[in-house]
Formats: sequence, C-alpha cells, structure tokens
Amino acid sequence: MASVSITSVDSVKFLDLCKILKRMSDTKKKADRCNVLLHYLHDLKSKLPKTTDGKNTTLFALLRLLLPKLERERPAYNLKEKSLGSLLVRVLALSKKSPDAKQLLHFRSVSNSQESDFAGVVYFILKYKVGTDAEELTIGQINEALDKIATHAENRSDILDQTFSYILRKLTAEQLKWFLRIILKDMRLGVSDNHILSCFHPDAPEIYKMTNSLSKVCKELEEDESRPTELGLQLNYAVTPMLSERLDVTDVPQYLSPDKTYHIEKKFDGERFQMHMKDGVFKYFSKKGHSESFTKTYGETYKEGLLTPFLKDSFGSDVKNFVIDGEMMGWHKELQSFGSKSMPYNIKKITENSKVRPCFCAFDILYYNDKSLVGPPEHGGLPLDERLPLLDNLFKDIRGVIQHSARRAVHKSSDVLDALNEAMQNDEEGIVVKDTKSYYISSQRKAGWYKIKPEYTEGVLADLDLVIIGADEAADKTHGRANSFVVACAELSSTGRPQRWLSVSHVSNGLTHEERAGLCAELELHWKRTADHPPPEHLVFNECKPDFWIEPDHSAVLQIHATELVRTSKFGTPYTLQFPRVERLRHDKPVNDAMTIDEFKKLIKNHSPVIKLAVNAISEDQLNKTPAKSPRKRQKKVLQVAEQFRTGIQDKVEVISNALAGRRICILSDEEDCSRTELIKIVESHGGQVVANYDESCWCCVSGRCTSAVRACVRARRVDVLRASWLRALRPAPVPLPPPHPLHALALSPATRLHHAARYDIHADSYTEPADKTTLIMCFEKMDKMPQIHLMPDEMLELDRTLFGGHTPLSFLRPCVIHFVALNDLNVLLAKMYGASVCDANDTSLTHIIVPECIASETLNEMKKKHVDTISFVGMRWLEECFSQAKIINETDYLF
DNA sequence: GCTGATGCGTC
DNA sequence: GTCCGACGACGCATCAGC
DNA sequence: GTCGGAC
Repeated sequence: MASVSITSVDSVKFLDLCKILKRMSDTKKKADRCNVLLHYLHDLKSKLPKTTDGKNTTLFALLRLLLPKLERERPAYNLKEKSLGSLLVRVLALSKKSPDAKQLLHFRSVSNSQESDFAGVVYFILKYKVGTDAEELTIGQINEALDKIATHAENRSDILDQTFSYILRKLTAEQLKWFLRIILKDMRLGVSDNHILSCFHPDAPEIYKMTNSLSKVCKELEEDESRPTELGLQLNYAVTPMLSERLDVTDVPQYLSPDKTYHIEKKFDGERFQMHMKDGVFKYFSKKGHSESFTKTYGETYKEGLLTPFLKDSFGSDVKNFVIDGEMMGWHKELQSFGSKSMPYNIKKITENSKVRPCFCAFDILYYNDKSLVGPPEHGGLPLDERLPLLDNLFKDIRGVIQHSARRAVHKSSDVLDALNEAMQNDEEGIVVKDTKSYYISSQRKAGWYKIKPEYTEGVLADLDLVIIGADEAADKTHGRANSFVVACAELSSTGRPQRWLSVSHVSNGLTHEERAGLCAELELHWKRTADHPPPEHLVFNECKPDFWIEPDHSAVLQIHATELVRTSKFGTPYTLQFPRVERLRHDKPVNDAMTIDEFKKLIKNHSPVIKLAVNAISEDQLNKTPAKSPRKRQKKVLQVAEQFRTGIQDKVEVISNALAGRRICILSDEEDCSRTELIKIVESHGGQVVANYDESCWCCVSGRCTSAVRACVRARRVDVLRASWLRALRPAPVPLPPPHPLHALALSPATRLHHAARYDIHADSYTEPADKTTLIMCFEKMDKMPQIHLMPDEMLELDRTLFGGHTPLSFLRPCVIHFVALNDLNVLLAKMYGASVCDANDTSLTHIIVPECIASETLNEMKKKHVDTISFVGMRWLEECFSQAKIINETDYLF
C-alpha cells in the first residue's frame, strides 16, 4: 500500500480493497479475518486527513462496498445470478452455445471444487481471459458504476450494458469477482455484518441498530471518534425492532418466573412496522428498515395514502411526535375482522375500493415527545409497564384503522396455557408473553419477550409422510446433488395401488448434511434430468417443475412437519405446506404406505385459505412443572446420554435362549416404541452380553432410530449393524445363531460380507434357501436400497480371483471406476454389468473418464487440470472395444 | 394485452 | 448458548417475448 | 418464518 496520504476514501484503489477481501477470505480463523480488516481500516484512517472543520473524513464510500446488504442509499440492483449471467454473456459477446456461456447461464450445474457461488464461477471462467490492460479503478469510480447500475431501470438497459462493458475492461477477474459479490449483496467473507461494523468502530453496530443507515453511522462517527451523540432512537430513522424468543408452553413453568408479572397478547400474523410521526408528517418502516414505498402507500400526511388520512382524529392535541411499534394487519371491511394470513400481504398495495384495508395494531411505544424510551435505563429507556401507559394515552382506537393490542396481565403458567389453547381454537398463530419489567432492546431476541406457538410443542402438529418425486440442483454439491426435494402424496387407483403422484411441497430444511448426503447417494442413480427427459404423466408437478424427477419406486419417504396448509397453484395438490421441514427419514416406510390424496383431502375439507395443522389441545398435565432451570428438551437429552452408559439391567433377566450366547452386543439407539432398557433385556434373555462401546470384538450393533452414532457406525463398516426389529423378532434357540439374513442389516463387517456373498445375490435373495413370503417381500422392498450388501470393489476383485482365477469374462471391468461425461444409458448399464463402478466426476478413485468425441478442447483441458494424471481420458470407442473383446483394452489408442 | 421469468421484501 | 447462512412460502412489481 | 452447524 502506498504510504502517501489520501485525500478521500473515493480515491482509494479498488484493487487495494480487493486484496484485503481476498486476504480475509483466505484466512482460516474468524478472529484473524477480522484483524485483517481492523488493521486495514486503522491504517486507512491514519492516512486520511481531517476535514477543514476538524471532522474525520467519512468512510461511507468504503463501508457501503463492504456491507452491501446494509446498503439502503442505493435502490435495488434488480440483478441476481440469472440476470447477471445473461448480461455477461451478452456483454462479452459469447455464443450462447459455448461452454463458457452455458456455465454462466447455469452456474449451479458447474462443479468447480473451489468457490461455487456465481461470482466464483465467473472468476473461474474469466480468470485467463480478461485483458491485462486493467486500469486501477478507485472506490469512487466503483460507486459511480454501481449507481448507474442501480438506476438502470429509468435509463433503459443500454446504460447497464455500457457500464458492465466498461467494468469488464477495467477490472481483473479477481476484482470482478468482488464487484459481482457486491451487486449480489453477499460477500462470503465468513464475517458477519455486525463484526465488520465493529471493526469500523466499536459503537458502529449500536448506531446502526438505532438508525439502519450506513451514511448516518458514518456521520455520527465523523463528529467525534470517541463517543457519538447519545445512544437512542432518533425520529425518522428506523430502529431494528426487538424480537421475541420462542418458547414451548410445556416449558413455561420453568422458564417464566412465578414472581414476575407478564402480559399476554395475541400474536398478530401481519407484518412488523414502526410508525414515526413528527409534526403531522408520518413515516412507516418495515422490520428491515425499508421506508420509501411503504410511506408512499400508507401516506406521509393526512392528505394522502391508504392509512394516514384515517388517523387524523386519533391523536391528542399534546402529541407532537412519537414512534410506535406494531404489526400492520389486513382489515376486512365487510366482515369487520382481520383478514386471514394470506390476505394481509395485500396490505402493501391496496386500492381504495378493495375489501381489505391496512390496520395498524400498536403494541409498544419507542419515542414520545422528543424523548427516546428504548434501551436500558442508563440510555434513557423505560420498562414495559412504564411505556405502555404512554402508548395507551397516545391515541384512541379507531376500529379497523389503528388499534391498541389487547393485553392481559398474568402470573400463573396455567393462564398462559389457557391463552394458547384459546388462540388455537381461534386458528391464531400463537401468543406473545412479555415481562412487564423488560426494556426495549433493539434487535434482541432474548430480552423478555416470548412467542409461544402450538407447533413448538411435540405431538401437537400432524406430520405428513410424503414421497420424494423430484429435486432441485444444489450449487454446493458437497452434500449431494440435490438440495431441495419435491414431495408428493399418492392417488390410488380402484385397485388400491398408487396411480398418480401429486406434488405437495418443496422441502430441504430439517436434514443434517449427513442425512442429505446419504439420501442423495441412495437416490443418485435414479434421478432423471427434467431438461433431458420430461417427467412421466403419473408424476404431477403442476407449475413447479423440479430440475430432476424420480420414480417413486426408487424413492424414499420423508416425514414432513409443517405449521399449516396454504392455497397454491404451484403443486399437484391445491394446498402446499407452510414452513415445511423434514422431521425424519422414513427408511422403514415403504413408498406405498405414504400419505394418499384422500388423507390429504381430509385435512383440507373446510377449504379455508389457511389450514392449521395443530390438532390437539395441550393439557395442563403436559406442563413441565419440575422446578429446574434448564428447559425440558435438555433434560430429555441428559436422560438419553445417561442411559447409553447403562448396559446392564438392575433386575435380573431370565435367560430363555442361547440364540446370542456368548455374544457381545452394543445397542446404538432405541426405537420409538421400545426403549434401550427393553432392548437390553431382550439381548440378555437370549444369553447375550450388552457392551457400552463397540469394537471388532462385538458380534453386532443394534440400531433402532437412525442417530448420528448409528450413521457413524454404519459408515465405518467394522461391525455388523442390525435393525432393532430383528432383535425384537428373535425367537429362542438352543444354540447361537449365524448372522441373520442381510435384510436385517444396516451395515456388514468385512467378514460377514464375505460370509453372505457366497450365499445371497445382490438383492439379498438366498441362492440356496427357498424364500418364504416375508423374506421375499422384504427383498422386493429393499431392492436397490441396500448398497451395504455389495462387496467393496476390492473385495469383489478378490472374490473374482477366488472364483474364476485370472480370467473373468463376466466381470472384466471390475478394476475400472468410470465417469461418463455424457451419459449413454446402454453403455453405462453394460459397464456396470461387467463389474465397473460408475461414479460422478468428483470421485477420488476414478480410473477412467469417458469423454464425447465432440468435446471442446478448453472443456477437456479444464477437466484434465482438475484430475490427477493417472486417470485416462478415453473415448466411448475404448469402452465398446472392451465389451466386444471381454477384457480391458490398452487405452493408448483411444486417449484424448 | 397477456404470460412467464425474475427479483424484492416479508413471514 | 449464540450467531449465521442455508432454505421454505407468498404477494407484488417489472419486463421480455409472444 | 424455519433449520442445522460452527464457534
């Protein structure tokens, strides 16, 4: 960095900023990343001269580049990955068919191992193509360019193209990456905005919370480095609202103090707004501090807008200015009631003669006649019970226009429960409980406000078992190719078999990375890309077409949890799920047992716009009265852990069988309807010994529910992992049993795999024993789902040698691990049939990559760069020659 | 003029 | 325990392309 | 809004 002093931040080189950003993202530890920035800013500040009136030079121009998400001064760019992709293709004059253009337009299917966000992909593509005549643009010039891009809507799109063409000429690929991340408002620095603000100045986060304006933050800090003006809310600047902590009613007795007074209020399902008024001029701010369009809609003065004119007679004459906090609701003029959930959204744009109009429900006051009421007492804040009288006197209710949020003071937890059950009966979202002594702490979620919803309590919501029939592609494929699944219910034919599958919802939340990876691996071979093969008619997606689809027969069942059903036209069913998440994977459940459309219709029988899935009222004896400090969930966990270490049973168990005599068995997890204790009892009754930890000396592990311990054990493949259902069905036997049928296993040890390999085919159907009905059904159900039965490739190779000697005409491709750049279904099948493993491009054990004859040389070179050079890049002809000669052909003549 | 795609902001 | 980024749904606005 | 995961 040059040591000359700089006249203003605008003249700082963008290159220097990019260097810092790169250093930050290259740094491993978070604290170190912050330090990089801290030093840079410190250094920069020391070089900047004071202004003529003795103030510090503003860093605003820099800060808005570092914190694009907090930028409010520029309007939205209206540019995201999709638009940017086609914009770049256009400006770079790429052919739409070129590989680069395709990657830009479909960046999610690019799997470069490094930064897989859009800007990262662009960098990857342009790294060698951007001219070296890049000039060093300053931060001022970058901001100018961003201004032009932000206002391009008004100036027609040629300004946009011109600006980008200019930027592309002047920036290196590295700089362009950061420029694009600024536009996308996601810097991917691994440091939160709050931390960046605090690097700038220790008081900056607090000022930002109070103003939601970066330029205001800078201005305040210009005045005096050490202490800005008093901390408190200012009129016409949005304060980040206080939030509420979620709370399970059953934990209320432990969580809420019996000595305190609480207020219970309805939980409004509108949108959070704060209303500012100063001398008859109003401003409305949304939760994230947006104001412009909302103020326009609701009205700045009594003369205009959909709400403000009606407020005219509401306020007393001594009210000069105020800020109140509340929720904007939709008021149905004819029904004289609040609109249902989906309607309040129309709030933003309602015409005069619309049936619904906005109604502000105020529940707090933050500022009154030139005095800020927020923050702790040392900042001039007042507790809730002193703020509320001010709010009560501020305005009088006008029904359907502005109302006080009704509240009730309570002391007993049973009162809270009653209020919640009442709210459930009224189809309301839940209730809010507030400590009357709490202060208004901006953006805090744990400062005395609680939201209680029925769905926070286990067993109150109905879950839905749905089948995966589609998926969208993940940009980051480290945990599998799909990141979001389309789930469906079955429509049965007259014979009772599923005839069609109707999509219900998208879901991705709720799976751990590991679960998602496992699920993706399981389904990997059965996905069909919608672009290549349109989905068959028995899969009904309606408007929402996924990137991939899958036949239900090869698919899996997910137990989905959701708060409610809302009307939609996007899916196969007329309602979709609100806030869906995966409760658990139902490997135990066959696809044909999933929810049917008839069951679904029962839920939506009253056809209201919103259907709550809460089914049961919560009774008082469900309240957790134990006077412990920690919430119930925690206690439950402690109990589980304790049980894991308990391997023996207190009371003696009668040994009735020798089926497991002398065998050490580790119980990994219990089952929903069968506790660990019961499983231990069963093992002991068959003469087995339960051990706390497994090792190779264990005969098997037993798994009920799929926990992380189970997954780890399954992955390790050191010992057999058997289903708890096997244990529970075990019959008494006079002598110890051999390893059970593979279908009872989740994982097999190497020894057992060899034992089975000689006796069962890959579908676990026995070669020698006649199949009984149960085994056969299990075989069919689990077909394709039990990769663990297969031997590992090296073990297969070993077995081949044992069985066939050197010549293996039926499995000559066993040593090959092949990736097909362009899939050829027949040859893939043949390759697999002759023993090859077919994997995706990232597989570390690849031996061959089959590339199409027409592959572009740059694509090929890219790929070669990514792979070790022991991998052979060969044409399809090599493979076909292998097939015809039934052996592995020397690759030399077929190399690329 | 209509429709689908795309983006924004909220829950 | 806390914070953060990943993701779901909607309604609404805008614009390109028919 | 929800969630899992990193710290």
